[in-house]
Amino acid sequence: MTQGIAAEQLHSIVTRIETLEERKADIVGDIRDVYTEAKLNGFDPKIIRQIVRLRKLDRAEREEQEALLDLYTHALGMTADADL
Amino acid sequence: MTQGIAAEQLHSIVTRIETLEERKADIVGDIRDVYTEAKLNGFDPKIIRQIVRLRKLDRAEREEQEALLDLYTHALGMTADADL
Amino acid sequence: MTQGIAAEQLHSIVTRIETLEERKADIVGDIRDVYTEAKLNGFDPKIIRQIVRLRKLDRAEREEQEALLDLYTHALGMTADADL
Amino acid sequence: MTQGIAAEQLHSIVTRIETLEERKADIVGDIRDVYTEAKLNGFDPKIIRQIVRLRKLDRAEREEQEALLDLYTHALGMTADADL
DNA sequence: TCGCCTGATAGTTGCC
DNA sequence: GGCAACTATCAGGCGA
Repeated sequence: MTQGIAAEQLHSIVTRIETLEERKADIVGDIRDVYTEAKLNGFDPKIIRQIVRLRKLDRAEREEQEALLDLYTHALGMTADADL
Repeated sequence: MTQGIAAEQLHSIVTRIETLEERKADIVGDIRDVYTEAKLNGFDPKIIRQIVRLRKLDRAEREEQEALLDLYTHALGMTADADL
Repeated sequence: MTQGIAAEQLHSIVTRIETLEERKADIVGDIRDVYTEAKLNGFDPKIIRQIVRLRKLDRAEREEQEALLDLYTHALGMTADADL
Repeated sequence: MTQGIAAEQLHSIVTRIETLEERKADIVGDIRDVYTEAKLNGFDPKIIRQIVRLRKLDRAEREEQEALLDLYTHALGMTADADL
């Protein structure tokens, strides 16, 4: 029955991927809709994209800063959850 | 107050896009997880990907066929909703 | 003389790309001409495009099928050039 | 026989387009090869692309300048081929 | 003829 | 570190 089980597993895998991809496609469509709406309200989609990109960079940078801070505090034994 | 309204709109737009992108990233992560799980169960991800791609291609072709048929029927004035 | 050689190489590269792009642009023009001619002969360019697209999709699918078959046979160690 | 002739024409059109597209694809491949070669020789493809783009802009600009010059000279009756 | 929209292309990121 | 998949951008084609 190994064959049958494998086939079943394979089918499950493929199906799950397809479902997820479908949901992804939906979301991409939603994003496009927001850009379209933005355009209709007089906002330049290109600039909106830049803003989104910049904010993402900011977030990444902030997280890096925090990670660095964490690293230092841990190294100095200043962490709250250390050595309990 | 136009300025304020515009700023508000802009903020709404950017926020909504960011939320959607977050959800998209989650789904991409889920897809990756399924591939990882597949690999752990002995399935070659490369083959899985090809299967998914092929099934997608099948769907695309089916849709193209229908679109073509539509195009022909419309071109020939055979459309059901014509001449009402 | 490394600088000089590099400059020469760079020039050769850029020139070759430009020549190829020019040829590409010519071909794109030729394709457009065929569509124009088709239109003059009463064929709807839209339908022609769809036919071309569909035939391309057919080819793609055929190739995908073969690639998949290849992948399976290789995965199962059934390849002719194995174990020599 | 109109049907037959039309079918023949259609086939000719589609075939010609496909041949041209094939040639186009070949050239695109050649261009990619040049970029690959450039990379192997230590040139950054990104920069090469910028150079190509800039030179194209330059050419466009030069052509515009010439067109403008033409316009003026014609307007002033200074063109060599006028009034023959 | 202009604006939109789809398809082609260039750039980026993640995997091997 | 190179390569391939994916994403974002851009240009050409279509419809109003």
